[in-house]
Amino acid sequence: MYTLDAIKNTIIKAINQTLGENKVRVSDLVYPPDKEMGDISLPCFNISKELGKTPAEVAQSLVSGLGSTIDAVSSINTAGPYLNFKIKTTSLAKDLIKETSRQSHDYGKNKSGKKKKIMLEYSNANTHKEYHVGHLRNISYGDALNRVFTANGYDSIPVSYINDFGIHVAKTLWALNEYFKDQEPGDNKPSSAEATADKGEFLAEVYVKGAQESKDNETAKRMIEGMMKKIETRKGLEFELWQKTRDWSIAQFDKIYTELDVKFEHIFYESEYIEAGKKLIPKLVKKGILKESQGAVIADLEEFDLGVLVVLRSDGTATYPVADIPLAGAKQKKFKADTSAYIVDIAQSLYLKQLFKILELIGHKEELKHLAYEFVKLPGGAMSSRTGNIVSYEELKQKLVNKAIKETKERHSDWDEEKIKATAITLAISAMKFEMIKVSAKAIITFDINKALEFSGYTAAYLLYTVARINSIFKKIENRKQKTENRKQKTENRYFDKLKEISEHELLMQISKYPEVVKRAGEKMDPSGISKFLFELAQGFNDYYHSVPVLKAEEDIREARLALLQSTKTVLENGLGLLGITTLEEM
RNA sequence: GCCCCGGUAGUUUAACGGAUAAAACACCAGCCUUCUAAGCUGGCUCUAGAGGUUCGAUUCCUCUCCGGGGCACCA
Repeated sequence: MYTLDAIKNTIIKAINQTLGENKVRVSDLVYPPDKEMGDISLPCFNISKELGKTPAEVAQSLVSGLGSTIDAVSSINTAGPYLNFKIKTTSLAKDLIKETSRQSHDYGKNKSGKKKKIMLEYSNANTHKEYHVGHLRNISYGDALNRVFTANGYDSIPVSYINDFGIHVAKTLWALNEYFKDQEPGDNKPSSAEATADKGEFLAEVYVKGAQESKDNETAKRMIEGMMKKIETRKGLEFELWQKTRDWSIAQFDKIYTELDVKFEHIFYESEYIEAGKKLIPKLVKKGILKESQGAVIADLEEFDLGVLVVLRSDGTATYPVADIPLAGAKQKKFKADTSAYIVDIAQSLYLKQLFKILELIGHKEELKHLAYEFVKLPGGAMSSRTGNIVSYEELKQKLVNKAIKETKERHSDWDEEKIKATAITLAISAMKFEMIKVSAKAIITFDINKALEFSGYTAAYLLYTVARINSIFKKIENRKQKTENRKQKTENRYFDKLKEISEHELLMQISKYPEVVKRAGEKMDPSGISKFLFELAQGFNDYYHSVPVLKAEEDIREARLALLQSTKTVLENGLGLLGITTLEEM
């Protein structure tokens, strides 16, 4: 049990003993809005009703009843109906610093998931199309959730589903042949596309042309449909072109996943399931789960208040569920999860409800969940690849890297190019993820690239900078001592009496709350609380950093402060780790 | 028309039904011979409206207004 939990339990036990029966629980405790009031508080409204006294009277009587019986508590006060506890800095420091030192990278984890298997599907990108900041939000959120679930004791399985076979592919390939082909038939020399460094991005550009033409030009539209049919035959030149270009996109995705340090246990592709889905449809019609209507095949879900879902259009072409239904079966067969969660933007809520209902009717027993998040728009309105009103992943990354290089150079004229670049890339990747995670999943992100390029305030850079400052102090202390021996965090009791500053007490309290934050992020399925917590912790530390010297303090105090710094660093690193962000030694 | 999400400071966002609604950005005024100024300190300004439930509502319920999204063959 974590230090703060243990303290809360002791407090609750003492209160219940004083009352003579179990009237309060740990979950009744709150944190006072003002730190002056205390560290932990019990609102006495509920028990006052049962006791037939006013809340203020109950609080008063508890103060005298409790006396000074609780070891970890230094003082108990009332503020009207609130019973406020102040925790002894020394005992908090003693338990907490030992705990963070011993558990290190495991500090904050818990077992509430009880090994329950949860499969998370995210980063559902389309091949032959742009990878933009909308996808970045999906993958950052999904990856953070995967890490959060794991930290909460779940057996979390990250998977991805790539849409590589829709009509958008035909649009791209048709436009590629029509407008971007500079080879003669049978010519083996590479096309200009193959000469470009980033073929995946090149395809995105081709897609825009294809999408435009299919909208404005009837002939083009028909030719694109013809292209789709040819690809579906799975042989011939068009199919080979599909294979080749599909690989370009997949290579681009792999590169992005590597950059973002995102790993999947398995990646599923639509092209692997679409045929199985088409074969499945007549069987589902026979079972009465699907039916023919107006020439199309639909799922009539009116009786469940879910409207109607078209599965096969009247021209025989497939819609999403055709592949999604067999995919769900394949996912279950492969991983046998208790819960299968789909991290998909909120606009598709209805579709996912419909899909889940169909899967349920087919006999799926796993819990099906839609983890919805709002979309990313630009200050000028919604993103649209057709109008070109998008911010691509690559564009954002490049701008961030350039900015970070400039900022880093200004501060470290002695660093070589390589070190500057490596630092800048870590900063850029961290900023990209953090900007996507720091707001709740339910908030629409109005993505302003100028704000994303900001390195001060509530940003990843601020957090990394805070860690770098701590590292810098440790580096100085190591230089001062023998370089040979590895410094260890001092956890002897005699040091903890030395932590007497209010800012030290507050820092300890913040650190002690971290495990609760991790748990809550798992329960709410939203990692944004972690980013907010980390920012506040960093603020608390920076405040401390400015108010109190570490290296120049007298030896015992210095050791105690160094231990506190180490604990702060552990929490910052662990928390950032849950967001998929790695820290920098210096910056 | 029905359904879903939102409406909080000039802007972007926080706030398990708890105390005086909080940060960041922007703007103004300060702080580098204490450990990295990518930092710190101070100032300015907020719950769309009306009811209800509650000891207590930004939070829960109802209605209205304003954004955004979704509702059978566009992905």
